[in-house]
Amino acid sequence: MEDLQRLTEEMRDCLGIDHLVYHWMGAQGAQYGCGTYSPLWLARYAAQGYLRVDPVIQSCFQRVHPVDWKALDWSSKAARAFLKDALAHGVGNQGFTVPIRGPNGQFAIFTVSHSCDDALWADFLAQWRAELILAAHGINAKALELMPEPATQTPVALSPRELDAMRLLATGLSRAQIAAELNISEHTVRVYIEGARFKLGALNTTHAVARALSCGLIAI
Amino acid sequence: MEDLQRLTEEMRDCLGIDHLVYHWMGAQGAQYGCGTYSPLWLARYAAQGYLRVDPVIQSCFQRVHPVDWKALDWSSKAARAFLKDALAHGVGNQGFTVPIRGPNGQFAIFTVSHSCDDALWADFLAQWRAELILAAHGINAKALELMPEPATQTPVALSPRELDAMRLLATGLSRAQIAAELNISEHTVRVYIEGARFKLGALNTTHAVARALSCGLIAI
DNA sequence: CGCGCCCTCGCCATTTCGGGGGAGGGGATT
DNA sequence: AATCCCCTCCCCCGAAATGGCGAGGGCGCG
Repeated sequence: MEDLQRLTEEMRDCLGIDHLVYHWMGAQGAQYGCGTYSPLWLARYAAQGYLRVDPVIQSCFQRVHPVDWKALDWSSKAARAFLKDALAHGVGNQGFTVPIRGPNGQFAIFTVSHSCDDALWADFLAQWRAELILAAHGINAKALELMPEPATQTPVALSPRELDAMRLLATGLSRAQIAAELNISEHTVRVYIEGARFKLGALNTTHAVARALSCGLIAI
Repeated sequence: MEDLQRLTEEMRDCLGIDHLVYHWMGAQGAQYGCGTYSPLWLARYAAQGYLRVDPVIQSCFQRVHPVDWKALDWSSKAARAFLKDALAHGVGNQGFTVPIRGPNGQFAIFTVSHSCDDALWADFLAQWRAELILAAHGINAKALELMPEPATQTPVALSPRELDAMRLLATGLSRAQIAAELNISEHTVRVYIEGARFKLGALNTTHAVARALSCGLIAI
C-alpha cells in the first residue's frame, strides 16, 4: 500500500496543491486511507469522532456527485468547531471531494484541498475537475486491487424470496403483512427472514435489514 | 427528459458508434432509461426479464469499475441465449459499460455498444475510455437533476440520543441492550425509538432504522 | 442417486415490542 | 415568563417477534 501513498504525494505535487487524500470505508467499519494530511490531524480526526461531524463526509454520503466544500453547510456548531480545528491542523480552506461507491456498501472519498482565495480555487477546479474525477476512480481502482481480500469480497447472497422479505421489512411491513403481500403463509415468511438473518450474520431482524441495506442488497 | 434522449443520440453520433444507453435503477424498482436501442429490443428485454440474466447487469452490480463486455462471463446457457437474442435485435457485438452508484442503493449503467472486430474496438476504447467515464457521470448528473422524486428527500433531524438509539438498533442490539450500553433505563430508550419512529414517519422500529440508514442519518 | 438449497406449511413457548397512561428537570427560544 | 424540545424515569398489558420442534416437494450438481 506504500505505492498508493507515494502516488497521492506525486499527484499532489503535480497539481501543485496542499493536500490530496483517499479514504475508503467498507462494511462493518473497515477503513483504509492514504494521503498527505498530517498524522497529527488524522489521529485527532479519529479521536474526536469527526467522521460523524465532518460535513464533507455527511454530504458525500448522501450525494452522487463531487462537491466543492464551499457548497456545503457549515452552519452547525459542531461543523464550525470541526472547521476551525481542521484549519489549525493544516487542512486547506478550499476543498473538492469526489464520492465513490462500490457494491456491498463500499464507500470512498477522494479529496483535494488547498489554501487560497475563492477565485484561484475556481480556476483550479475549472482546469482540473474532469482529471480529478478520473484520478479519483483511478486511485480507487488501485486501492481495491491492493486491498486485502476479506475487505473487498463479501459474497453474501440472499435468495429471491429472502430479498423480497428484507425489502418489505425495510418498508415497515410486519411478517403477517408480508405474508399477505407475497400470498404465502406467515411461517414461510419467517423462514425467509431467519434465513436472511443467518446469512447476514445478523442478531435480529432489524440488524439484518440494516445490513442488507448497507450492503446494497436491497434499497428503499 | 427528452433532453437526455437527444443527448444520447448526439453523443452516439459524435463517437461514431451504433448504440449508447443510460439506464437508472432506483428505489422500489423505479427505473428510467434512455438511449438508442430499438423499442422492440427494450420491450423484449423487459418482457423476458433479461434484467436478471444480462451478464452486463449482473457483473456491473458486483463491480466498481467499467467493464468491456469481452471480459464478462457468457458461458451460462441463459447468457448465451440472451446474447443471441441481443445480437438479433441490433445490439453490437462489442460493448463497454460504466456502473454508477448513488446513495440509497441507486444504481445506473452507461453503455456504449458497436459492431466491429476486436482490434477496432480496442482502439476505440483506448481513445475514448476516459471520456466515456466522464460522460457517464455527466449524463447521470443530468438524469438526477431531471428525476422527480429522489431529490425531494425531506431533511429529518433526529436528536443525538435518537441517533444513538438508531445506530445501536442498526447493529442488532435490543432495547434492553441499548439501555445498558447508554447507561439509561430501557423505558428511556423506548422514548427515543418512538421519537425517531415518529419523526421518520416509520411504521415500526425496523422501518425507522431502514429510513435512517437510507437517509444517511446513520451508518453501520 | 444422494446432497444441498430453495420454497412451502404447522404448533408451542418465551421474549421483545408497541401503545397507553403518567412524572420531573434542564436548556433554548421567543 | 412562557413554551417548546430534550433527557430521564415509572406502571400495565396486549400484540408481535423469536426460538425450537417438526413436515414435504422441487431443482440442480457432482
